[in-house]
Amino acid sequence: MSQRPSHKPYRPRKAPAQSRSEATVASIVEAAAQVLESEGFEGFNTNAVARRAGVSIGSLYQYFPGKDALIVALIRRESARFYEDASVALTKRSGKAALEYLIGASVRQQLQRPMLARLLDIAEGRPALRGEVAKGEMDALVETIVGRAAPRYPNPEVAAADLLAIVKGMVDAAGERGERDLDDLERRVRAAVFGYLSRSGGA
Amino acid sequence: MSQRPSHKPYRPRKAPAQSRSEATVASIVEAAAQVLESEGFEGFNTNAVARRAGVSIGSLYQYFPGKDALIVALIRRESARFYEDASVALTKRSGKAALEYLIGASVRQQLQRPMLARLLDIAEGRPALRGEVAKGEMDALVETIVGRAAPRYPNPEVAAADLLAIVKGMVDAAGERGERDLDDLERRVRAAVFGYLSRSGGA
Amino acid sequence: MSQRPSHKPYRPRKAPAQSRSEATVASIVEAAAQVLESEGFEGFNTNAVARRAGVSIGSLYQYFPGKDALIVALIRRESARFYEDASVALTKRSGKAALEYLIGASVRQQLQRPMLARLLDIAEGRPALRGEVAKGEMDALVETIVGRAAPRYPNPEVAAADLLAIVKGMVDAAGERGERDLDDLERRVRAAVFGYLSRSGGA
Amino acid sequence: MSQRPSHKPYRPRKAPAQSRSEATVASIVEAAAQVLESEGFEGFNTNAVARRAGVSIGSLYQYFPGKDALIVALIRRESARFYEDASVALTKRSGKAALEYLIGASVRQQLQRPMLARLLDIAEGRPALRGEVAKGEMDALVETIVGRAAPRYPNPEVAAADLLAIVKGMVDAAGERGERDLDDLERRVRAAVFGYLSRSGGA
DNA sequence: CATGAATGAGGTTTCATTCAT
DNA sequence: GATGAATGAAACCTCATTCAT
Repeated sequence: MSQRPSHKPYRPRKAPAQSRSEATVASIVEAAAQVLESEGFEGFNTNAVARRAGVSIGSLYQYFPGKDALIVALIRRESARFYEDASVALTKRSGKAALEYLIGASVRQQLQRPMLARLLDIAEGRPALRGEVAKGEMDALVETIVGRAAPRYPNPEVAAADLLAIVKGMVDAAGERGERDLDDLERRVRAAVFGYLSRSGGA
Repeated sequence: MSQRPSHKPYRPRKAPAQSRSEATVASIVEAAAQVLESEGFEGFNTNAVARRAGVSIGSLYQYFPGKDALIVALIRRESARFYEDASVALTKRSGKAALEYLIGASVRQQLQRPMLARLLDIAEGRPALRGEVAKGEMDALVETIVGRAAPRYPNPEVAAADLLAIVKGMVDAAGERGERDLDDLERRVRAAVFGYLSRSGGA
Repeated sequence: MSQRPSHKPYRPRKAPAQSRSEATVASIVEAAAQVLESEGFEGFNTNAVARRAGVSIGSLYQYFPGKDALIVALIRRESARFYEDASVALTKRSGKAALEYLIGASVRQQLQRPMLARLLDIAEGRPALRGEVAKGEMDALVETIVGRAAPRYPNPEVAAADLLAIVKGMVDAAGERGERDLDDLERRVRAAVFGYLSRSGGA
Repeated sequence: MSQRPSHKPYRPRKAPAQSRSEATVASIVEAAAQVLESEGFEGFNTNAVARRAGVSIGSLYQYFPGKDALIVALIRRESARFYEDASVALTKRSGKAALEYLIGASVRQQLQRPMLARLLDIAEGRPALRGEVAKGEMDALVETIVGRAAPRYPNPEVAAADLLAIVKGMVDAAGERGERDLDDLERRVRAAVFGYLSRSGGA
């Protein structure tokens, strides 16, 4: 006797109107982060998230139409956090300094909560979630910085994508290996990034 | 009975002695690959794999002790394929040529069946599967090649890991974007790799 | 992490291949009938049906993709039963006798399991189920019989629909009131039907 | 807390003394009607009704003790509307004219908001609601009219019930088919009704 | 060995109802 | 009174796995 509403929605169901519900929403999102970190995708389910958040399953569904909406919210929260930090790069004098700052921000972001960052990177790639997560801003920022750091570089969009891939690839792998020496890691990432820029430009 | 999590064995239940069952096993593994490619982890389930393989679910369990064993078998199949190709690098005269060959092999491997490669990389990271997949051989190979290409490089293990991360990061991202120009991609990957080696070594 | 399959299917999921599953399917359908009779739509749910059928919920879903599919199967079962009986009317010599037989069949059908018949009539009207239940055959049969009983009647389709409505309306109401005197009921239904035909024809 | 089935009171919680709350009650009832019409029983839920009424769910429960109370109130509203119209039949000179008026009123009532009328007829049949809706007045009215139209008819109660069943059956079916020609429909209903009376009386 | 019917734990989701604010 | 956040029982449904045939 039921009708399927179809086409799954990933955005929050209702904007919390009272302040207590804002707290509920935030606690749910953080609980999602913790469950993801500790249990991986295997153990990531709405019951576990609600339990960890200390709210009823009903409350969770009050604000999120399903599992994926939690992931999306989490991605957005982390992206915003990162974007805010990364934006500081724009205030740097030189392009090189800006790019270095950006790399530092990336490393910090990925290694702050390494498991979480890695799993969210994976989630971001899921076809179902494409489009739900606005990567445009981020790409634009990186492009701008690359443009300043390597002004004569022919394909800034490609370079931006490659740089992000290099950074995420290296840092995720480092996180997975349990590496904790931020400075050394950052040094190696810089090597790859600047090496890439200096060598691939003349193609 | 429902799913028992208990002690999971991941290796095939029986070494396929007769060629009949060898073929069955192979067809199941390939079916697993196809289901994974077309449905992602979401739609990857034992019944779907059995159906695609044209085999009963009972037979599947005859050869594989459980779902994860399918993934493990798939990872091993692809690793072996890659390792075989990559080993050719050892026959190259110069270290540089060897490394270039290795990069080429990586790009080929990741872009042959991009979705599959990407998903298997993800699966490899799952804690539950860590011990099951022997990465040792692979790492050793890369380490050897790096050692030949950059003899005075202080941390060949780290470098090997970083290089794989760079390559996989860049190529997976390219695959995700639908990039198809192997040569240009390979050129950029080389730039990153050689840039990394030439710059990070002196740290 | 899930994808909605959308557009709910109402037909059985798989044709039972072995004979034991045929028995399972039949027992599930009969259980559905009993639950519907005793609990009404309120208490009609897949768990209750599976329990009553003495099978696991999983088995139910092997054969029926959901609640509505059970209702549809039930409607089809009862329609077939009725159609078989009603078809006998075609063997009658006179149109009047045929129509009388049809009325008798209707009364028998509706009063055999009155609650069930009534609830299935209601279910049949649900927009979601239209089209899933082939009413065409039934309508054609009634039309044929009406055509024979009242040859000069101008709108046989309308008359057929009206007659079915009259019969179902009267018999459902009688069933609801707990009436059990088949003969008297049948007499009154005949009065309404033949009265209708003799009076509305000249319009 | 979740739904407590327990002892259900179906009458409005408070007699709306102030006209303010009278208006609220009326708007809730009409909202219930609209939700029922547009969503069917499937989509009929207290939150949806409150939303449509522009009232908080808390307020709804202020005036109605539960979901079923909404249905009951709606049935009462529609019954009263119908009863008022039907009562006019009593002012008619002849019994025939009275019965004809009654039929007209029925057709109007059922076809004014066909979906609503049909669904409420179904709801009225739910065992849980039986006692709550006073059908006595209505039956008495019809009985009186039948008694005047067919004075020598042996079982006026049965006839009254049959007539209502015929009318509702025919008109609901017509509504379901989307028929809109009131006059023709009324003519056919009269044929059935008067045919019934003239033929079944002598049994 | 192969088959596929059967199982049921466990995940997803809804919605009637309550109650703190 | 009015509000809407919170609750959780209960329904829905899937899929890994087993086992009779």
